[in-house]
Amino acid sequence: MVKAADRAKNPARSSVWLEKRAARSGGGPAGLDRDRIVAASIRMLDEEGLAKLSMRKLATELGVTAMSLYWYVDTKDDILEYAMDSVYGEIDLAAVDAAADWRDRIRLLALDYRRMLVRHGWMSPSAGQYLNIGPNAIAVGQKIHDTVAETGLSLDRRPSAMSAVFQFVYGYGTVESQFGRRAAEAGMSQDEFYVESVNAFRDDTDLAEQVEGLKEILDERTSHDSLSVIWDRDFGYALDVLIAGIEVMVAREAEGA
Amino acid sequence: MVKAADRAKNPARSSVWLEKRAARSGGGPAGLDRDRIVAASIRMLDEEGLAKLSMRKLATELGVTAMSLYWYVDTKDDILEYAMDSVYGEIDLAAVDAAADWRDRIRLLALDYRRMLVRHGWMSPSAGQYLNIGPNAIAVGQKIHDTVAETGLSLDRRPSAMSAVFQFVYGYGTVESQFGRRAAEAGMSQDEFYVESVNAFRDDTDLAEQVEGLKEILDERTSHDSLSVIWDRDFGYALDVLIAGIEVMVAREAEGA
DNA sequence: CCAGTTCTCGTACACCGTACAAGGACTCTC
DNA sequence: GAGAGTCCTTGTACGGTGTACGAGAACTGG
Repeated sequence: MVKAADRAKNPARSSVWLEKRAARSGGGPAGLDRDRIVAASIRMLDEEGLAKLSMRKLATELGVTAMSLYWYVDTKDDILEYAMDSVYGEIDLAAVDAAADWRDRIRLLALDYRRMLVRHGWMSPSAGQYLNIGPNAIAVGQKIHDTVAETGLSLDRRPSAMSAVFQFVYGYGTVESQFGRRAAEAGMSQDEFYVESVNAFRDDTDLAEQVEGLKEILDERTSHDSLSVIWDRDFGYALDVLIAGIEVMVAREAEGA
Repeated sequence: MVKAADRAKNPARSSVWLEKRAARSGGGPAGLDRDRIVAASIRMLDEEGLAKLSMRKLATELGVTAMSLYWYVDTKDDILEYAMDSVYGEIDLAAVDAAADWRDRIRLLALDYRRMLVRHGWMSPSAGQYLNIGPNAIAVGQKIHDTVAETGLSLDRRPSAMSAVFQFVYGYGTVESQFGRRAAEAGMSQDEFYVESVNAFRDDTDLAEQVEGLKEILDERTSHDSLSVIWDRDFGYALDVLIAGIEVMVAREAEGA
């Protein structure tokens, strides 16, 4: 095991995954176990949020002292990395294979990824902070890679197409999930929270003056549909844009060749 | 002023910007000032990173006690919101107006936004966590909105096009800046850090087996060009995809009408 | 039963954000 | 110049945080 203080110095140790470490298993008095720790941390993260998770609380939840956890894990960050990879595993890669063509595959992957980010509001901040190179995250990355390869896009264009789609999904999922988190913290539904926010916004004359047109558009959109419908539709439209864009690039390459 | 404990309860107070508060100005013994505090915090954030910024250190930097800051600000979060909006102001909106057409405008906005995220590594995590509704952020948002309107896209498609482009930029900038941050923490250049990481990756047989093809592609790309060249090129290609996609959607709407 | 390993715990340290109340510094009025 | 009132700064304290360290409990194999 590696002390937390040593971790930062060596880039090869900047992630749990870049170091061979046997998963120390339970059998001790408390029946602890890395899997149990990670599962409990995911449950607590989903319920209470990233900011509220502490080693002491997690330990209490497991009927144990904070320091007991450090037998199975070097650092709080490690737990987050394990938790992250675990939820990457929720993306259903088998369902992706069943899709008809690369367009549907991209749509499925993107939707599943987005849903995962929204389901686990702590994922966006975490995914931005750590290297995402656990086995499940890598499997997802490879599936994305394979799918983009199917488009026929040339090799040196593929990484940009991958990031165009999936960095978008990350950004979209981040906004959506953080909005949901804030609503939940205020004890409201998303729609209620949205109305409250717009009202607070309207009361602030400085801000309101600055935007004029923008607010009416937002009002118009939300008067017809609930926020979750809007999230879904906008996301679908954006994927249309991305897929159309990839098709164009493929066609241009075909012409040029 | 509002106590930190009260902030969470009221959604109308979930941001500094949603509350009328005069900027309390200096004149006291220490010559403190909200602008000075925000400027100092940005400097420290850029140099030391988000995790290292504390009220006590920031105060020391300003030759003052931690509690003095609370005269000008309710909360540490407030400082971050002010700092965020301040760097949104670094995006050169006037330059965008000078561009020839909406394609160039989108490119300029996206590039400036990305550069800002990379320049200030603490922005990505912060922007994901707070509402971005300070005056400068709103101004950027409105410029994006106006630019997308120029494409001729119908009203209900615009938000999705906006997010397709700028959520992508956010995701891309996040990855790029966090990679840079990690490299800096390890005391290396980005290219050195990349090589080290790939080597550590290669040494891990479990991970290495899983990817096979992927690694060769990465090697091939980085053997020709430095990472910063690759970042730039991939970003440009991805914008090509997005712009092409928008053009297709505009054309489809024209046909349908 | 005993030795050795595996696991748990109590204590402690250095830090964090910030509530509260005392008091210094400046400004304005007479 | 004296006094009042406001503006600003500070010291102290509370309840948290991650985790280093060493003692000791529990379990395992001989």
